[in-house]
Amino acid sequence: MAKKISITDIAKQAGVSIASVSYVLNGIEKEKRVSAAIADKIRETAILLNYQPNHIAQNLKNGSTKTIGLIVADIANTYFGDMAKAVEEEAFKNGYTVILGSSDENPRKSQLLVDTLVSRQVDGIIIAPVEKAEKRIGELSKKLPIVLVDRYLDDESLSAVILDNYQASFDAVRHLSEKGYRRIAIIGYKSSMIHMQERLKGYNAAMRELHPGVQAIVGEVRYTKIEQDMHDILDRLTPGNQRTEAIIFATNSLTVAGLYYFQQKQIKIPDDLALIGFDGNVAFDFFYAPLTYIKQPVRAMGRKAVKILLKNISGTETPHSSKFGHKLIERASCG
Amino acid sequence: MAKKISITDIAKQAGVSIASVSYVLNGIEKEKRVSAAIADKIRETAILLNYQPNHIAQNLKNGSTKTIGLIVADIANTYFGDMAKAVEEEAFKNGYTVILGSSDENPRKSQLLVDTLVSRQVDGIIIAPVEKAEKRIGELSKKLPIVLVDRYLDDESLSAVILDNYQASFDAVRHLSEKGYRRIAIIGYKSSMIHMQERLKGYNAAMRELHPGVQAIVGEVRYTKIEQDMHDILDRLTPGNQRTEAIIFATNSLTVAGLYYFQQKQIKIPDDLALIGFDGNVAFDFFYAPLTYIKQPVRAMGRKAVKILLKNISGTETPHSSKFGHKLIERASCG
DNA sequence: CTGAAAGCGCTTACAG
DNA sequence: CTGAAAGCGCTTACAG
Repeated sequence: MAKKISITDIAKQAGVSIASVSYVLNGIEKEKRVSAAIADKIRETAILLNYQPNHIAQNLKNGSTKTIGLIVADIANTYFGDMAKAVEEEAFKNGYTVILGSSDENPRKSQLLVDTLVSRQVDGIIIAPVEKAEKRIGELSKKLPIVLVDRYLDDESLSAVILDNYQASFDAVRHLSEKGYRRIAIIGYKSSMIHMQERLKGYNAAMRELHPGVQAIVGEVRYTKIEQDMHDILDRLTPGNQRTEAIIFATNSLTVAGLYYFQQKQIKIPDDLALIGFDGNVAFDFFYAPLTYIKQPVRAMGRKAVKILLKNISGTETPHSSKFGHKLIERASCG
Repeated sequence: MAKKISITDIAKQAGVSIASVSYVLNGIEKEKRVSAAIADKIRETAILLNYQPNHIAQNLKNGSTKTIGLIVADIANTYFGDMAKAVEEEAFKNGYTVILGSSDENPRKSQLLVDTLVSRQVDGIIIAPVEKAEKRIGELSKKLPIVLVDRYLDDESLSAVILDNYQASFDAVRHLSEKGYRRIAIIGYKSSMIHMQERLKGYNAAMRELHPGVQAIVGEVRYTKIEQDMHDILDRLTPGNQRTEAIIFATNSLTVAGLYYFQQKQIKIPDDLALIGFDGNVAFDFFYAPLTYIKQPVRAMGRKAVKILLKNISGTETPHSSKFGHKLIERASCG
């Protein structure tokens, strides 16, 4: 490994002080009134020696690392993969680098990741919080800028970039109603987190308003037993006992899990049952009845999260939230 | 933002020297013979003040950041999403943090990402190199440990974790032959990169060996025009003019692009045409004829890449490569 | 057994 | 116009 060269090396080689080198390399030679001749010489020498600034040393001095952390639930999930892409691009464009971690919905792992990011002095964190993390995140936000994504907490002082979840599932019910379906169920994760609760609330409100006589049916799947719970719930809901005409899935991963079930059981969509998915996924396109779904503008949301975070970091804006609207992509799964 | 507290603060508060604090916090108080009483006092004080070590300062002193860089082609592509997940987990397990970037197959962006990682003093880099990056990567590897993934270069001195690409496409042809197909085509990216060339070579060799009389057909898609090129090529190859009986796709993204075409054109798979995909994707499962495909052990490969990199970093092993075998997952798309 | 001090590679007031 | 020096928060030989 070749030895790294420092500004001291440049100063020695060029016969000037390290201060001058620093000024020139930072492009503030004018203000510091370094002579043009010396400035040129320094620049030449830097190139000659193939100087690469040591970011770590700059960080220590400046107290800023130009690095942000991104903690998602699972980077292998396309929803978060898309978001990570947008976050990384937007950050890069602004001279920031992103450190990535997946919490796997595990509070312990999430906390470990946060601790790691903090000790690495990231300038801010974008995080999809896990259940039971409220207190920790609240404390964290007193130490450095935080932007929540996908999920949010009941705390006005935190920045968050979210979907209008209530409206999204409300509209899903309305769409199904307009198509003539009445017995509509929703399947979500068993979670106290607000984003999930809002999706269920929107569904419940729409059912009360649009189908006052029909019983609302909410299926709850545990993160840790997706396949099994999905199976049990769908066994109860599907045509055998004629209870349900349409099902809304409250997330991307739940939708895919449901599609595997329907494919395997050869249930006819939309004849036997109508479906609405969430978020979007290639699987929705290739399912034999291409899925109607609630689309989140995930890339735009990722970019927005970075923008808010950077403004929180620079202090030009105080924490605040941004709510995005969904789009209902209509295809074949609702008749 | 609460002020960060340093070991100096602890030393002052506890009435000891900063050296002692450092020793105790690093768990080397025994060797340095710090008395148990003082050690306890230091630990108490650290907890009391909620001390978080400043990684940046440690980095600067130690010359190691316990950070690795991961540059993939596109984090939103499931293949790289899966790999990133495995890399991140394995790194985390070993106390390393990962900085992520997507090159978008763009040499300029790739180089910018590399420069960023270098100036941020990462201890090593895992990279899926882009075309025309050979020289840069070669130089880079003289400065810090590098492990190539997915693609590789014609340079024995570089570590690489790869699939036996030649064998994979050879086997794909053999599988189709056993199923009775003769006029077999392959569609790859237009790229001089070795991983792609090997896939084509394996195909060509298998065709020569198994179907000496049949002309090999290689379709080449440009990264920048995937949809259009795929369309043009498939228009030429598909049943209209009876030229082709089976098609092998050489990557995940190409396979998905092909499936969109077949779905849209309502071509009957496998009756009109047999298909073999590459890598794996949920889309393969939901296509109306679930796809037979060449599966890469991508998670295992991601873990291996980290293991090799860390051993290169610690100097316990010199650069070397690891070649993985594929698995042919047989389903409905080959009759 | 413990502490004063140098140094990692930078930045930046300050003195000349 | 230029340079010597302090300091960011650590680690670690070295002296006592």
